[in-house]
Amino acid sequence: MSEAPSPVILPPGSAPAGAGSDDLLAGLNPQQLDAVTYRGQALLIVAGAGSGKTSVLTRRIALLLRRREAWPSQILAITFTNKAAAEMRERVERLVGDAARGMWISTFHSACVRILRREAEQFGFTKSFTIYDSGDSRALIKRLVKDHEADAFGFTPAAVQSRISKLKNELQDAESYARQANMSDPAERVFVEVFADYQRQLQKANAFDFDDLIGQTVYLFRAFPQIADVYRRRFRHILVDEYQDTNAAQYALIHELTRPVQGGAPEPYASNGMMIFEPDPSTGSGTAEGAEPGAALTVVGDSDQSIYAFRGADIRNISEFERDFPSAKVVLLEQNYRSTQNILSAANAVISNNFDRKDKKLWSDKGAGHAIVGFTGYSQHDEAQFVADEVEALRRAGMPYGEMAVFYRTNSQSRALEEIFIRSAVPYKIMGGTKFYERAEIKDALAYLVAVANPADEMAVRRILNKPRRGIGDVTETAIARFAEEHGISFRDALAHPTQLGLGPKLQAAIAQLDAVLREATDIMLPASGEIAPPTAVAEGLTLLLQKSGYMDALRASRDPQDEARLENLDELIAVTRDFARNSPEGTIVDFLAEVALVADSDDLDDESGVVSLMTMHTAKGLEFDAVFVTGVEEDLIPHRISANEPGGPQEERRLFYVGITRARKRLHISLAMTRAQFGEVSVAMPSRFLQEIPSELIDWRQSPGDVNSRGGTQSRALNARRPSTGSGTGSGSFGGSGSDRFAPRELPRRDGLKPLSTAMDKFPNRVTAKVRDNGDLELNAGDRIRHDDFGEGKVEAITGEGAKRIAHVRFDAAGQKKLLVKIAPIEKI
DNA sequence: AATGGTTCGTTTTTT
DNA sequence: ACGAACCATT
Repeated sequence: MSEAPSPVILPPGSAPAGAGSDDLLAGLNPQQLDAVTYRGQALLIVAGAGSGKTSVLTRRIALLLRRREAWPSQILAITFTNKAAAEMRERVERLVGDAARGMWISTFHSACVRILRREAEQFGFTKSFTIYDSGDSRALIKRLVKDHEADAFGFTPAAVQSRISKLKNELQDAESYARQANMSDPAERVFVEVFADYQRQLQKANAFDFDDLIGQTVYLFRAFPQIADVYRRRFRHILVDEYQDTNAAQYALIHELTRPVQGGAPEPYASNGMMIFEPDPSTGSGTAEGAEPGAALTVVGDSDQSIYAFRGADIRNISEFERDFPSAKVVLLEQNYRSTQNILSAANAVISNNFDRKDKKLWSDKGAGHAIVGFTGYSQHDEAQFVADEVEALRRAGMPYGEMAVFYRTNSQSRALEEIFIRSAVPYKIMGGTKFYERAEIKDALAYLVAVANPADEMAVRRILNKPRRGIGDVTETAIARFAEEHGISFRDALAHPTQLGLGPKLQAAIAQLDAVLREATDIMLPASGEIAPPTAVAEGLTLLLQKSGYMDALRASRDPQDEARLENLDELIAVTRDFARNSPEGTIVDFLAEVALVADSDDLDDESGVVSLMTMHTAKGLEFDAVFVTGVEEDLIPHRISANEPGGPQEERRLFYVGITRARKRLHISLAMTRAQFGEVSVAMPSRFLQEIPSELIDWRQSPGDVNSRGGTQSRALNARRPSTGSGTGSGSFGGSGSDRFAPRELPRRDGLKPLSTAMDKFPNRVTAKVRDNGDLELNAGDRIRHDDFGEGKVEAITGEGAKRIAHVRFDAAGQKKLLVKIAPIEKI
């Protein structure tokens, strides 16, 4: 991102005064010390949650620098998110100061962009290639699916996209896939065609998609060993964070980089006039002998926190590290410095239900701490109210909002929380929700920039063609494309000949205007002949594009109230370009686009402190908070229902839950609701199987599932049962095997009256009371008057739905209109 | 080509 | 429930 392009080489002795290493080793436990100081070809640090992983990694790097075992330029540290990379850089800098400059600390993707940028011309790309995000890819694939009529075989763009992505993550291309696929199947043939065409289009557009960034770098290294050697010679220490989340392509990349240097051309290799590694002072003259051992590899990870298998992460990369690197040293960090013992005990208990895992038990010397607080709401709003109340209580007790976080499994769950938080005046922010860079107006603005930076990118040019409205539709677009093809020029260049397109004068003028604006912007951002654009070029160029194209005027003239927000977003984007000018004065428009493409919103560094953070459990990884609320702990949510069919799905869900739990330092709250509106329909929710894996003595139920309703056999089976009575019967002991149906309702003998033997309640021995609620077949009709425990008296206006899903629409005298599930609402007829 | 109405599917997670 | 995407109408 903003690393200095040419590493500073400090002469020996210029290290900060008193450059001893003691401060780097101070306060480490024996295992951590080992992890920081071990020297060898391969080191695996198995770092449990909260075990000081980042600290170990940064100190390890700092020690290498401090002791002059490595020059900054010889270090490559890889993380998964920009945020993690930024934090690591900052912490290393804090330890060694300027000596940190010149290190590569970046994500897999940005490291690969840097490499590809330098080598692009070796294999048919130019330096100004652009990066397609998943939205761009999908748009392209959508077009191709149509062109190839692949939809006739039931291919949706999304399905094709995910298949291609999976294949690329396994380093397959269309040809290699075709070789092993069943090509007598016409559907397969079409898929291969689309795949191959997609790749051709990318190349034609001088673009890489996210997966290509990794995959093509591997390809580059394999196809051009002498190029690979350059990087192998350069990077002597490679460190990879979150190793459990690497996929096959990333794994291959690491392997390529840590391979021994074969020898041969030892002279510094210059690419495009840019010298990309400086003579290496640590190996004497830096020229002489060619062969060198592979770089030292350090990987850090925790297989219990592997939660990205769904996108190709292969847990075996870490679990079989010792097989891959027979000389590897393994260090296990089990002491947790984050959470209290109660929280860790719960986490340990949950994760121990995953089989085929290496046993690892986190422990803490912080003492037991507070009990985990459990709550079962009647609805998701009820649950949210509990969270809001609890947040306020903690706040009053002195905990800052910024130290609290609420987690959920799916983004859609944030809605109920938001509503209640707003009503309760709890300040909050949603992390990683709607993405700034995915907003239409932002993508439009970026497409303008791409049209300038990489005119080969036809998709970008087509995108802006009629934005703002210029009266250019399908017909005109096709005419331009045809002209381009006939004259063997690009789509972009065709815009320079508006008079020859056979169009009316209005359209000609519109196209000429667009062409002129793009040119003018090009002059600013990519000045010809060696001139260097000023740092502010991107900001100026973007402003010009948005203004002279009429884009902003169109928004200003609009009376759609949303367009005001869109204008603000564009202003924000311009502010981003100004920041960019400040942070990377040498950065070009191409650099800016790459940075933007690789930045996720979860990387948002402006840690707006002082507000409660709401996020998914995935986003929560790597973070920690004093107080954590894990919400929606229900079957079909966590574990999510679609995980049930995927191999390893339920186990991954358990790890996700584990990640959520282990984010908490002092206070952990676990909550669920008995009913949840999903897909617009209210349904009965069941407590998650994971809940029951937590020893009951650790949880203080403010309101246990048994308190809210009993869900006697018939009703929940009607709604939720996957199979009729599995007869898992007694569901005896505490936490045993995984994934059984212990919460599945059992066939119960019909009991008289109101007290069926509860199912859930047996399983929650720490329930507070034995209140039970099941209205059975309560007859209720429009016009009846009822009394509700909370809302008081009211009149039934209508009954909808059937069976267990019967809903009463009630107008309460005091509380207004409500919809209630007849079966379980705390109501009685009067 | 733009607008409005309807259907549809969508709700795991991210570089 | 909600938004995107598709379709039919002007």
